[in-house]
Amino acid sequence: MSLRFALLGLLARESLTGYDLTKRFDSTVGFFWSAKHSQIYPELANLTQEGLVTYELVTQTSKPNKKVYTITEEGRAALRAWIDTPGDRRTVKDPLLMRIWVVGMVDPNLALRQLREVSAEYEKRGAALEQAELEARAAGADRPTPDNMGLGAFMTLRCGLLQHQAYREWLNWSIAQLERVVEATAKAGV
Amino acid sequence: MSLRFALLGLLARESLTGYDLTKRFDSTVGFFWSAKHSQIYPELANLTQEGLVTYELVTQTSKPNKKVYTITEEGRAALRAWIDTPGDRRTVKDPLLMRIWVVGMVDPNLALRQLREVSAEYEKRGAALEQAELEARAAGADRPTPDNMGLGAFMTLRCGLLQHQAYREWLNWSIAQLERVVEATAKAGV
DNA sequence: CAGCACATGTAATTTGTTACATGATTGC
DNA sequence: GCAATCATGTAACAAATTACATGTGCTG
Repeated sequence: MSLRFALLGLLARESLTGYDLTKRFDSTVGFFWSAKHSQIYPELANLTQEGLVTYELVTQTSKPNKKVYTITEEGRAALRAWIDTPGDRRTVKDPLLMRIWVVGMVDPNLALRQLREVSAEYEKRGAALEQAELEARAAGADRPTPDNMGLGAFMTLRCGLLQHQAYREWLNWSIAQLERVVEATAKAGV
Repeated sequence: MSLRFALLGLLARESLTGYDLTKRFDSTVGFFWSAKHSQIYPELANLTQEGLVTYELVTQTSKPNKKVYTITEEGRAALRAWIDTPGDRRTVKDPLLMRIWVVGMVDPNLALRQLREVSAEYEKRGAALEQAELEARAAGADRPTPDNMGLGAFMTLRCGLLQHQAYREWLNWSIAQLERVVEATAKAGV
């Protein structure tokens, strides 16, 4: 039930198309929410019908036409009401950790391959996040003042960064652990 | 599709009932996987039918009877095959962060209430995690040797701990940020 | 000329949640 | 006596993924 609020939340900052929203969900806010376009478009239709958003059809020549969605006053009210609602808890599904859980019963090299793959992704994405934080600070988004509309985005970005760092740290530590296991196995095998 | 592998993974370490599995999913492995009993029981039935697990019916007098599930050799093989499968990525849904994202448009006190509530939970759970890590170390689960069957569980626990610490750190920082906003608002309001 | 970015949608299927259903024992 | 723990299941509903469907223009 909170996809609608995620959409309203994103639209509360800026008007966007369904396509833009989809991109947000797998980049900027991807670390705390995600959704595919096939889920987003129907929900936008619902929100429109309920009057929580409106859209303007923008005709384009060199690209497909698009619908730019804007949150309405009712939409903002609904969002505000939701904020003060007893919070559903965070959920995580991490198949990598599930694989690590059973690492004792498989060739540690298999797990290592997966860890290294994920690690490479995280290194890349980590750099992008750090860059984003610097830019946000430069833009003054970190000022804790009531007029600073960018503070919320900055705070979530900061959370993403800390989480990301912790995960990277763990990845590196894990890789080192399993490398030692592999070494020990090689020695015993000879 | 990976609930089945999560179940097989848990059963690879020890034989458990559906009820036990449910508890694991909202405590020990809860930070990287979760499922309700209504999803678990039918999946156990499927796994039984496919021969990946078997169960033994244990009759009890002072408690309801139970089915203790054990992974089969085929089950272990299926799990091993899955480990080396191209990994689905981690997904997160965090309604708290969604609320923070839009904090600029609401009374920061509302957000503060939510943050403090979550913070209290995290402090409590953090202590439990730290305790668990100490015990695991004492039991030698941290040795990176091929014979150490507990290493996988220790590694995931460590990940949980690091993630948890990062989140707590962020919660405290966030609370401080919003307190400053509230102060600034009070000053301006007078 | 192949593949990607843009852009929006629907249909089929799989996952996951909430609610319904039952029932004994133990601790407060 | 009332709530919690133990224990297993089904049914109804909501949420999410994968696949189907279409079409232009730019870039390598």
